[in-house]
Amino acid sequence: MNWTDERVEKLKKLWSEGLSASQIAAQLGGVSRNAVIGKVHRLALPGRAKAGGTPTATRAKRPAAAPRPANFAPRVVTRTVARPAGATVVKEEVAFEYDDAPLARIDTNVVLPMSRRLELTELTERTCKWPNGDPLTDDFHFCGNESPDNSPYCLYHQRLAYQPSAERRRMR
DNA sequence: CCCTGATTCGC
DNA sequence: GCGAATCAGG
Repeated sequence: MNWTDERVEKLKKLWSEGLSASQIAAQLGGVSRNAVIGKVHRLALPGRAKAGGTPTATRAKRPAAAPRPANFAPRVVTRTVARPAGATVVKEEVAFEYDDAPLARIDTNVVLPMSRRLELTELTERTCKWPNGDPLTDDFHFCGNESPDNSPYCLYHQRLAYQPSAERRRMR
């Protein structure tokens, strides 16, 4: 593959948007991440602050304890959020703490896993290949979350993919 | 082991 | 100029 003006422009754009070299390589196609890095240097584009992995992953700071309404139901709600940091999805626990024990938990909190929204070319041996969206539109992507061993799907999508029907379950 | 960018150097 | 190999690191 050869660095056409078009491809160079795309490289500049994606690099400035903070995508990692491997991600850019996947989107350009036909080049390795090394090629991308090499080109970035040759173009004298600004490197990433510091070296190595996620540039000083800035931890989201927990918001100061919110003032509690006097009659607010005491409970703890924890959710795991995922955000892209380079090609890695950083999962962090964000806890919203209110007073005491969750005596009566309200199970309204169904968690759908956020996907890494990978392109086809970005899938690897251990990324979930569950497709999301309409393949005919550009919002189409693959889940991309970690899949165990050689499974094509992450734990969540395994259940969807392999969920036996009620009928089948009755069989023997 | 997964990943990141940086550098070197033969091509 | 290019990028694989290598290095250094999270």
